[in-house]
Amino acid sequence: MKTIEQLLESKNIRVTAMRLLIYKFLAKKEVAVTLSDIENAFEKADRTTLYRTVKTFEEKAIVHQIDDGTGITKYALCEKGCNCEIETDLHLHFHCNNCNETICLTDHKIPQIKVPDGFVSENVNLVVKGICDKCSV
Amino acid sequence: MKTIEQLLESKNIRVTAMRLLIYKFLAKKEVAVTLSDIENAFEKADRTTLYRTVKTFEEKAIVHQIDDGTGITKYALCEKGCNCEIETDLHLHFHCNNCNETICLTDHKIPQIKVPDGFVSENVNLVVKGICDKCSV
DNA sequence: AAAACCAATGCAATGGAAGTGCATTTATTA
DNA sequence: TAATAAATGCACTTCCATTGCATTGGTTTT
Repeated sequence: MKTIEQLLESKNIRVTAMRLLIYKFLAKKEVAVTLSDIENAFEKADRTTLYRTVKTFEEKAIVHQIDDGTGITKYALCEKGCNCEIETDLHLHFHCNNCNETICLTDHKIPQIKVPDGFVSENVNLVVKGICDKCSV
Repeated sequence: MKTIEQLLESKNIRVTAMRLLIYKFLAKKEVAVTLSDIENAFEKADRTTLYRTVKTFEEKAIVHQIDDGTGITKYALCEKGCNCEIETDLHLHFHCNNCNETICLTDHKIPQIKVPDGFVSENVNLVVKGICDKCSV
């Protein structure tokens, strides 16, 4: 059981108050968040700082970016079962058309996709849209 | 064999010179294009006109929109094998990380994706990224 | 401990794409 | 031909992503 500090240090990311707060915020959320979401949660911090923090996390495979088709980039922590460094370990994302939230279905791996001869598949982005469990009752 | 004029009329779209040109441009291209691509091809036309023309085509299921993860919306003609009106008829798209082009793999349908209980799947967006046939030789 | 250094933060500004309101032109219909 | 409706063009706005630069703050070196 690592502390957040240890996790950051193990990835060569300097531990700062801001980064700890942002990490905790992401950990608390169970859905993918936009930069604006983070911004609203930390009114005192500057957009740029948040932006660059998230980018840093992304480079070091602490968060992954999600393009759910809303046109706004979302981010979510890479956690248990999410090995973003490994190309082939890709889970799918679900976007709710009702509440507009996007969640990682970490344990739903993407099936092998066949592409025509001559094409080389490196990466797959799969977003399922519909109604989430909270909205479908 | 329908003429473009007949196709447009059959979908209740007024035939104009601009629309014919845009349709032909899309038909000529074998890849999905951005609004800017169209804009560059028709320097004399206004962005807005192109934008609204494409939107009109989209509403009438003549083109479909593609979100390939580049952050820029792309469009491609719906043609043989592409029945965009039918929700379940979804083909996949391939985005080349080298030449940055996105093409429709019309005959590659998206496999059935299982989602957890309580989730209702309405739509699926699947983009495979890698190297296309032209770039992989 | 002080100086030098580098990374993190904050502020301001830019750029690109999507979208909207309104005036004008063009086409359709009465 | 007049009246009407749709298509086009121009100007502008908004929103998100991104960058440059000055400043702050923490590390390392001497």
